[in-house]
Amino acid sequence: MSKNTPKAIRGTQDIFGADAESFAFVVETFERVRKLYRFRRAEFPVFEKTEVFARSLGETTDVVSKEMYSFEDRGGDSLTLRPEFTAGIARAYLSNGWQQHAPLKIATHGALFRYERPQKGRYRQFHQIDAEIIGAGEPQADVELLAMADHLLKELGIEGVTLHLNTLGDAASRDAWRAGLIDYFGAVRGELSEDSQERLDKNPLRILDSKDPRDKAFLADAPKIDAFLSDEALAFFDSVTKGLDAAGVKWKRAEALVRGLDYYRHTAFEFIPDEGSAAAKALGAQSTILGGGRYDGLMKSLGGPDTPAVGWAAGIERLAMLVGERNQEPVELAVIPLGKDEELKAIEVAQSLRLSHFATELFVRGNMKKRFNRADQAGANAAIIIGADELASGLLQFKDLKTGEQTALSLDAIIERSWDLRFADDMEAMDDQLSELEQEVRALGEQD
RNA sequence: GCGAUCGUAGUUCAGUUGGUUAGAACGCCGGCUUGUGAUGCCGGAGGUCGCGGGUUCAAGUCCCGUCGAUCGCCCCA
Repeated sequence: MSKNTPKAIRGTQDIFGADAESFAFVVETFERVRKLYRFRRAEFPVFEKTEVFARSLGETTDVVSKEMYSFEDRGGDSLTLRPEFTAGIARAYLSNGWQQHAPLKIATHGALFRYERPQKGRYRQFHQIDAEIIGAGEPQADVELLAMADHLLKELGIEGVTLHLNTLGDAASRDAWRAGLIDYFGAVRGELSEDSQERLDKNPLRILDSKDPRDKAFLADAPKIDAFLSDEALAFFDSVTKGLDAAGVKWKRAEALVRGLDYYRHTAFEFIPDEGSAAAKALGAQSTILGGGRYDGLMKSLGGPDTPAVGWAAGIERLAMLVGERNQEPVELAVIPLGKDEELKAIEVAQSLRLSHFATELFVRGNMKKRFNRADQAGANAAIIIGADELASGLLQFKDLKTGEQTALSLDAIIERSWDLRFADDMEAMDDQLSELEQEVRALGEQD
C-alpha cells in the first residue's frame, strides 16, 4: 500500500484466491445446468446506445435516472455501460431477426455497471448470470425457467433460500391495481414516509415492500393484486404454480413482491434467503440473490413487435458468497530437480506429465527441504526427483508423498503409477460421498 | 443521494491518559556441513501508521477535509 500507486476504482474489485474459485464455480455450474435445459450461450456488447436502456427500463426508474454510466463517444452518440442484461438482449433479438429462432432460450453472463453506493454484495462493476426465454407466451416457459433457477441453486449447494412468487397480471390488471393503490395510499398521503410519498408518484407498487413503520400500518389493508386479476391472468398464474408443483419446485406466494422495472407483467419472482438463515447473514443488507419475471411489454417499448418473454438474472458475487470456501485444485505431481544441472531434464519431464493430463508443477527454488515442503503444501500426490544419477541411468526417483515410498522408474512407468494414485484419490472421494449419502438415508429413516 | 463505524508491514491485528529508532503472528526470502518433505531452529527483507491540512515543544494517537471499506436507508443482483 505505497503512497503513489494507482488505486482501484470505487466499487470495483480484484477477485483472487478463494473468492475467484467460488466465482468460477458459480459460472461453471451455471454453464453445466444451462445445457441440461438447452439454453444457448450468447455474448453481448458491454455498452449500448443509452436509449436502449432508457426506453426499456423506463425513464423514471432509479437505474436509468441516477445509476447509469453514460458517456458521449467521439461521434457524439450517448452510450451507456449495461446496467442489466435484458434490454441489450431484447435489442439484439430485434436487430438480428432472432424471431426465426423463437422460442429462443438464451443464457449469458458477464459484467454490469451501476453507479451505486458500494456495500457488501453490491458493487459498481458486478457480474450476473442470466437466462431468458424469448418468444414464448406460455406459462410453461415460466415454469421451465424457474425450474432451472431452482436446479442451479441446488447444484451450487445453496440452502435456506426460498422462491418468492407473485403475479402482476396482464397490462390491464396491473394498471387497475396500480390505480387502486394510488387511490388507497393517496388518501393517507400525509401519514406515509417521505420515501413512500415519492413512490406514490413514481412507483406506487414499491410502497408495498417498504420497511418504514409509518407505511407498514397501511399495508395490511392495501388493495391486493388478486382482486384486479382478469380471468386470463388468473388462469396464467394458476398454470405457473401448478407447473412448479409438478416440477417439484418449492415456492411461496409473496403478494407484496413487485419488480422495480416497468416492463414486467404476470410472473415476478425472487429467490430470497430465509430470515435468520446463514445465507441471510452472509449477504448483509442485500437479500435477493436471483430475480426476474415476465416482460411481455419490453419488445414493444423498443419499437419491435409484441413479443412475450421471461427471464432472470442472479448476482455472481452474491451466489459466490453462499457457496462456501473453495480452493485451487491441488497439484498432482511435483517435479524436483536436485540442482541446476538437472533443470532442463526437469522441464522436459514436467511437460510430458502435463501432456499426459496431470496437474504438474516444478519446484526449483530454495534448498531440498523447501522444495519438498512446497510440493507437500501444494497437495502433490507424488514427487519425481531428478539428480545426477537419474540423468545417467534414465530412471527417475518416484516418491509417493503420502507413504514416503520411493522407487526408480522410467517416465512411462511413472505415468502409469500416477494414474493409479489419481484413481485411488477418486475412489476415496466416492467413498466419502457414499457414506454421506448413507448417513442422509439413515437420518431420513429415523424421522419416519 | 442520506445516516453511522472504521482505515497501522503482503495478511490478521497490538500500540497504554499525544512523548525518544512503530511491534506480534502468519506469509515471503536466505541458512541449519547442498540427494529428500509434512510440526523444528537461526537470520533477513518489508510500514514516511490511507491521503492532505491543522492544533502542539511533540501526533499512529486530538481537530478538519478527502479517498476508500464496512453497516443501515434508498434502489437492486
